[in-house]
Amino acid sequence: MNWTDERVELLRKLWAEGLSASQIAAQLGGVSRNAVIGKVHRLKLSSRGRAAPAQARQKKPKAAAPKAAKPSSQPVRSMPQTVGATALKVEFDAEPAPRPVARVDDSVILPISRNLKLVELTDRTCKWPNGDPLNEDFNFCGSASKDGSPYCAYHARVAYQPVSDRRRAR
DNA sequence: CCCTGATTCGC
DNA sequence: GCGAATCAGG
Repeated sequence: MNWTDERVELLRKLWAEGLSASQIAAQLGGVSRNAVIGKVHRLKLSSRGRAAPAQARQKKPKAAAPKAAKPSSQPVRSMPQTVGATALKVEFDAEPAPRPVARVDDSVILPISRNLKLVELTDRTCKWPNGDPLNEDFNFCGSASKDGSPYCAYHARVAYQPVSDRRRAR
């Protein structure tokens, strides 16, 4: 794939929005995350406000000439690498008498959806669908799934609800 | 192991 | 200019 003006523009946009190189590569299609990163550097984009961790690549003489270093690191303020905006509030149950028979461990909490596009899913991202497949904003949870499960811990629980644990919706 | 971005260098 | 290979770090 060529770096057409449109694709470069989209790259700039997504990069500015804080998407990772791999996610951008997935959306652009036809390119690897390395290609995206390489292009980002060539375009002299980077920083992105501040998402990059404390990294100081120092290089390793792979076969020849080593070179300069890469110093500078201005004290930048925090950076919102957030993708979701859902805020969950923990409700404290001040009730002195909790359900004596209630079971169903609610140890698994609702993850913040990454709202990934179908093409961004990998073997280990939650494939719980969000929204209407016919709608534009249709997406998938995308949270990390464990051990080959198609869903994250939360959605796996929802998907495989034990019959005995069914509770009535309030 | 998964992921992230950074850098080098042959093409 | 491009991006795979490689690296360091989380």
